[in-house]
Amino acid sequence: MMMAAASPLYQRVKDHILQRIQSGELGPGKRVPSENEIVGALSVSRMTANRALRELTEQGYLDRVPGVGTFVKEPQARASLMELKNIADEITARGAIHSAEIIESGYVEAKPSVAESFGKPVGVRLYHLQILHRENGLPVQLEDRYVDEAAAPGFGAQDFTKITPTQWLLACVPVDELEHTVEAVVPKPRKARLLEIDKGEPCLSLYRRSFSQGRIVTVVTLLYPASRYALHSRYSTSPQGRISP
Amino acid sequence: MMMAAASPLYQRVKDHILQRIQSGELGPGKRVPSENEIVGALSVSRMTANRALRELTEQGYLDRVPGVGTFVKEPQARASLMELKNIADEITARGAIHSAEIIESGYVEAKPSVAESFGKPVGVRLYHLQILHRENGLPVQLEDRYVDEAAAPGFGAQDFTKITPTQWLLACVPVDELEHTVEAVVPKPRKARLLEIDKGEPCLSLYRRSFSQGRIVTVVTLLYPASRYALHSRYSTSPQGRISP
DNA sequence: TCCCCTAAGCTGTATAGACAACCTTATACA
DNA sequence: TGTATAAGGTTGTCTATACAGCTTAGGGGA
Repeated sequence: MMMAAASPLYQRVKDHILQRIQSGELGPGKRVPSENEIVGALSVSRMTANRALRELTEQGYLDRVPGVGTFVKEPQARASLMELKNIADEITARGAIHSAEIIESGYVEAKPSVAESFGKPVGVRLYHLQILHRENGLPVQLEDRYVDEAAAPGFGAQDFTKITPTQWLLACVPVDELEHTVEAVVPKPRKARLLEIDKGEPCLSLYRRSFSQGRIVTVVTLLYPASRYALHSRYSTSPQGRISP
Repeated sequence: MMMAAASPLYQRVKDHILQRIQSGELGPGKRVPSENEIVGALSVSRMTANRALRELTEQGYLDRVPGVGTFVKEPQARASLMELKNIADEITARGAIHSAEIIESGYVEAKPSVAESFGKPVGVRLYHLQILHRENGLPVQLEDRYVDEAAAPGFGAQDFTKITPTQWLLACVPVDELEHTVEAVVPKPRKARLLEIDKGEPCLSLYRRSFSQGRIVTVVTLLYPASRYALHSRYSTSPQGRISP
């Protein structure tokens, strides 16, 4: 294969397969081209194709079965490994009714503080979301999210009347690294009003940056009224991390 | 290389290097044999040596520098897996001065709320500690800890003028499971006074139960003034877990 | 019809050889 | 002395080839 870019060949093969998975062309359980098919299609050696598929398997995207083939892994395995849960699922799992109100949704130019979070220049175009989540009608979370479309290919093409941006991100973008900061804050009056809490009541503020392939996909600040929500996690320090609701 | 076992060659090379690291023969920062040296020493091809070293690097054991060599990684990266750090180390790592004041230390009979945390009957004998941690003289954490001596053999025999109970627990009890609950609270006047914060100022409350062999070793509630402390963690969902201070 | 065997395709591993990029060190030159 | 250059070692990548073990599909024989 001719050298078309600086990145190594096996990486380009990985990107190619990954792109087909994330675009939905290769859905969960679907068969991925075999090593020899990749050799023919992309003009690389079999060792290079093997390395690409092997690493994608190691990263949890694929399942390989000797003598049979390579398949796209079911997503739930790699999705919510640590505390990455849809709040809607969390609420309904408790038997309560979840409802959400979109406060803001659309493209914005990054303010300095946001741009710094992404490590990008001020003014870069980001998708901004502000959603108020309610449990049985009572506000429990104010979600303030920015998404970098460059790191989440296909994001802009979604129809957000059918799927929430958060659901889409969870399902389609493979997050491989998370950074959390948790603080206790007293929210500004506007946010306190949205959350329907008394002035001076503390809130948990969870700031999270999600990385995929070394790039920041989305930065979110989740504001929880202290009286209505506590963060909870349980996991073992052994092989695989795991949390309980 | 002759086939001596069922495991693949690259795995045997990995095991060989790993064994030399874990035995202490190859300490942190030491140079690991180069790929060509491994080729000569173990009679494998360079591709096999390369795969072994590459995977050990991916797993966080080694550092590779193109044109220079391969080195054993400093252990701190893969050591304490998740958020279990001594606050004293954390503070001194920031270049600040840590001091601690023991508010309470001794055996107590468990009150109902505490007994429930341990899943033990009310009145069971537990060690109770209350310690105020300061950073450069300013209170940053109020530690309220109970220890079940039955699950932490040797705890009672320690001389706590020489080693803090927390240090001893970290070093001597293998914690294999953690449960965290994080809340935002406004502390009671007594605790607010200890922490030297204004009335009404929110605090982060981190409640943690540590399990060892299925038994609860210690239950701790850590109270952080919101204005002086934020919980922070960063980790990857891939192979090696990693946290930052 | 049923069963066995073979062939083809797949993954997994291993090797030898090659080139590029990078770093360090020694050497030659000004 | 100081600088530029060359050499050699190191990692990183890519290719072509080979063999083993596994699974499935299909064909031939009883």
